[in-house]
Amino acid sequence: MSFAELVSGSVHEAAPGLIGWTLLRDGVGGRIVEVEAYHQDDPASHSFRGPTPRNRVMFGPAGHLYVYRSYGIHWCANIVCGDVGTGAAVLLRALEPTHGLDTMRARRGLTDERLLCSGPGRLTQALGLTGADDGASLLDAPFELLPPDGPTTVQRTTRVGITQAVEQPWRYVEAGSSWSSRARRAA
DNA sequence: CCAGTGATTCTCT
DNA sequence: GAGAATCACTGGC
Repeated sequence: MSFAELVSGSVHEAAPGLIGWTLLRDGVGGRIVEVEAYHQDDPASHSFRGPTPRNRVMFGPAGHLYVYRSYGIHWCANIVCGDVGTGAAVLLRALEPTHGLDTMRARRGLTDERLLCSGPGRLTQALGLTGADDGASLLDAPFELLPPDGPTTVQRTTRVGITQAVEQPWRYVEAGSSWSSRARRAA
């Protein structure tokens, strides 16, 4: 299945389906190993109360980036999914660094591979994603999405770091990956 | 454990 | 339009 087909489907199929894909920006990035699904009927979602200036991209076409500032300090990146107007997106939570490690080390100001991309704020810094990328299409340059090499086993758990609807098991992690942002019990 | 950080959005006038 | 609460996080203690 192509990336465009994958993200145009239901966010709850797209989110686990994205595990194992490689995301590159200007040739720098890695394999997606951890994501979380959000949609409009979800109190934890930015789209829950309808479109606003910040979240308008979530209500646009699938395959685009929704980037927002978190806690005044970090950027977090989502891939918009589903039909236009449904307000669904997948939060990128962790990558396994595979391409352009030196560039990512320089951007992060550290050398430990484990800390390069294992967290939503960390991976945006490593890839150089900022508010300027809000609304950009992942189908076009400088972005590239490469399908998984082989089969991936996806584990489903509860989400991390939210205060609403914490019980919903909409976090997806590659089983056995040592690159996810933090350990959490399986749901 | 917990402090920093500032945009965003909600709730009143 | 102003004031206040909220927040899908990280790094340092």
